Amino acid sequence: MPGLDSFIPDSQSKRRQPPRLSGGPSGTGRGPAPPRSPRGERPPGGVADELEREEASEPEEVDPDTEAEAEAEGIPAHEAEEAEEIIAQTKFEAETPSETGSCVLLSVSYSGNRGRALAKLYDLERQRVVFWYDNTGHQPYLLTDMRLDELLSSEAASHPGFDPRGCREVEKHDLLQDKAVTMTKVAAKDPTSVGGRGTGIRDLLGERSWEDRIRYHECFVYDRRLVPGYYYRIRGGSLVPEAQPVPTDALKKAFPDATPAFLDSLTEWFPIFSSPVPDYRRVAIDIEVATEAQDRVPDPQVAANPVICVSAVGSDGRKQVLILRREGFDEDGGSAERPKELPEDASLVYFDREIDLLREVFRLLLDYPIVLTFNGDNFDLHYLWKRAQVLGMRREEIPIVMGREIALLPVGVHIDLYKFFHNHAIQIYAFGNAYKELTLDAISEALLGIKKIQLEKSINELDYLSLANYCFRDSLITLRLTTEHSSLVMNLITLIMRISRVSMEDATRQGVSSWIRSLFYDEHRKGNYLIPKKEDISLAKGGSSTTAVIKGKKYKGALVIKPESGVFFNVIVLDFASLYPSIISRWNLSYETVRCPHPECRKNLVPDTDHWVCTKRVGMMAHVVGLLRDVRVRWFKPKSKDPSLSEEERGYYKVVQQALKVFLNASYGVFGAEIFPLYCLPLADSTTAIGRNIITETIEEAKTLGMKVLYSDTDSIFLHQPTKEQISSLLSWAESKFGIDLEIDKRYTFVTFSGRKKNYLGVLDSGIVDIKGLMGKKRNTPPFIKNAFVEMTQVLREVKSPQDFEAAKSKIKAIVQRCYSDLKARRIPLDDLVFKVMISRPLDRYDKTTPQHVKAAKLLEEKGKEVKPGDLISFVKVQGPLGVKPVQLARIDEVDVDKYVGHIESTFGQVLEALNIDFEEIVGVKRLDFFSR
DNA sequence: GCACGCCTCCAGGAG
DNA sequence: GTCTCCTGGAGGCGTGCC
Repeated sequence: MPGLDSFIPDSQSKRRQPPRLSGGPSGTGRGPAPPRSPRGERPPGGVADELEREEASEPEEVDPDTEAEAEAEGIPAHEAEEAEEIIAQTKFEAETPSETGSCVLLSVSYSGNRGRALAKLYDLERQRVVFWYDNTGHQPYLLTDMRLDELLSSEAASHPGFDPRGCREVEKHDLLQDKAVTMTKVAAKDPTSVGGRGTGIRDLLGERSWEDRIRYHECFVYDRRLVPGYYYRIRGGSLVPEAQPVPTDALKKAFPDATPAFLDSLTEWFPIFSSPVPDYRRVAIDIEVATEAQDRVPDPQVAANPVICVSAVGSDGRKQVLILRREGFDEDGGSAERPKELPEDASLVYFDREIDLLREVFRLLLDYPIVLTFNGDNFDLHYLWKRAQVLGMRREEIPIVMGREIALLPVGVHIDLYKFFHNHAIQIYAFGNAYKELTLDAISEALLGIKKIQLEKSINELDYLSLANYCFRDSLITLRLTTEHSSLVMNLITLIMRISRVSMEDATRQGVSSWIRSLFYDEHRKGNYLIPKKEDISLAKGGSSTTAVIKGKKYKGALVIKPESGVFFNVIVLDFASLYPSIISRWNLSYETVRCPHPECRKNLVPDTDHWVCTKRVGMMAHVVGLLRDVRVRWFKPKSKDPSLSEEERGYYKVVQQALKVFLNASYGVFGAEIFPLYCLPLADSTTAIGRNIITETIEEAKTLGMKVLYSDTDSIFLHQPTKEQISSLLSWAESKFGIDLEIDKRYTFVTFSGRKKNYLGVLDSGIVDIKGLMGKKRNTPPFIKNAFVEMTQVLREVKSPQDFEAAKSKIKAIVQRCYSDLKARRIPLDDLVFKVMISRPLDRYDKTTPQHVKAAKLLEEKGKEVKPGDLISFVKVQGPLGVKPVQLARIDEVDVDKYVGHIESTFGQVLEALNIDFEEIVGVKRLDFFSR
């Protein structure tokens, strides 16, 4: 990766330049230019005197039934949320220079003050945010199939936000019908007039309205071909993208069989992936609030208690703790020593008045381009916002813009890392499931190896230094989560922004389906395609043509072959590299190509379904997914392992590779998700059907070649003692037959199958023990069983041959035996007996059954402890009618030993069965039984 | 009233 | 709030028996 210094804008490049954004006619070259806005001129520096949201301005005043209302309007709750544009009208502004050096586009929003799009840019030289207001006259709009004259005489024209001067007919291509259509652009004076809550122009147009749920700032990004996270500069008041050299020859070499269209796309995308990410100047903030009850989080909607401490740790070296002086506490800490963990150069600043402390925090929020928090949306920033008002500050003095469950900044960007790490795709594909719990403590321990400061007393009782130390650590951890591994997290966020075209705020808060939606919407606008309505896709494509194995699912998924129980030495695992994305690409699957309108394509059937695929045009999803897949596999993945590159360069390529993986892995699933606006069941259905067909034929071929197939799940096959020749014939057969790479994934010295699907243990040739699906690995298994299980795996990893097994078996028996007798003798401490199970919804929403962890949680609630979704409940199984108790309330003598014996048996049983060991023989039950008969 | 079988719910995992 | 497939434990309910 070129370092920042070597990132030289290549303005002389002969390569097609990205369009220049400027006033006057649109430079996008796609359709006629929009007319100049009546407000095209820059208004005088008007300063609005209120922070305002589109609808209710106090989040706590938002009707809790808003979602229900939206549903009643026929809008699914999530779409109502999506359609909401948080419009800031604030007095806080950044500089609006007419010339800058290199900047990164952080975010696009709509300025209520100016009535136009606002771009927030990170100026690399200033290390601050600069503002750029749209000067191209772009207006909010939607599309209708009415002709212009019909529109002008329709009810919509009477809407106060309707702008007749911006309306005009446009040509679009309708992919569903594969034909050109004439639509009319319906211009609005502001974003609210398009949408609003049941009062927008779209509501007057009803079914004759299209593209009306795209938030304005996104619409602006797509139409102006902007790429958030990419480099721009302001030149003569206009926003100009910076060109980046593309290694055309090297790319041609890496993609020898690429079509011209593919190379074109590659050239366009390449700078997006490969340009470096700046080291953003940023600050992490954490607050502490005085609380009387230890188990209760102070309510930010009331903000009744004082903010007593705020820490700020910056990437620029800032180490600061702001402390409120309180009665009964000594500044020099009395006899208290400065905690060792608190760095000498951390400055402690004391305040007599809370309001002054808050003002200082607000100064920081305005100073930094990026503010990091952990749970700031729901707590820290929300609390500061409300608390400042409780103390008498006016809204316009507070540099925080509150939406529902989201806290934005008027100048910089707020990243709530809790939300980012909460993202399931990030958790699994980017961090390999390294952290399992969504707390700052658990995440930082997993990723950084440091923990929060453990408190002995409640926050209220801490002396100043201990409080400062505690608070400081939280900010330090929060910052370090973004600086670790050469700023992996910031790089990842920036790449997600670039690939999906979403602002930094959205990239860190929305899920994969939003990212992919945005990516495809942009692709539609780029190609001048009409973005279809979800109902129209469903109507044209119908549902699935298969029946799921599991009741309640919409279509059939992957194939899993049941393995035979036992131990097998010398096992090779082959798998198809990113099978589903490859299928989408190779089979040309896309919502418009699956069940396309052309009669002549109907012969091109998907195996085992009645779906067919278009033979006439390249599918949009197939093209984009194929591009992302190929560029990952053929360029970034090899680069991430290239020993001739520096570690930092390899690190960057690894992040690109991981970001692409996140998109690819979700690219199939979204089409089977009803919440996805391009939802298309036949597409998801076809993908898995082709997958089943491929793996089935591969298994057959392996058998034909004389190999023994032990097991198979979705895209992998486990082969027993295959020869090199057998493998290479199978690999080349698969490559030529399907055009998808079949690769050697793993080599096991041996594998033990329990006979169950998704359930085995193997020792890799490297000595690593690979465990899949066994209970001993699951989070909700009590520690004492887990520990014994780990001990057993250590024994197994020493096994190199069938002869070694006899010795291993007796060691394993001894481990299980000891585990059992310790339990029986009640020698195991309570903490090692806990089951940790997550609460997935509010307690009152468990209305069908009451699972054990919920029973335990209810007991905790009775004791005054708050229980929220996402909390892990630690409980033990006890005798008595309820059967469980939270560990905090249980005694060792009431433990239900028999229940735990059952758990030992089933956990170890999964391995013992394969080794032909009888559990009952180990614990002696069988013999007793024998004598008692 | 109670044991038993059967089905469903729930959590956690594989891919 | 990408998907389906799979396992194990417990809850909940109907059935048959005493």
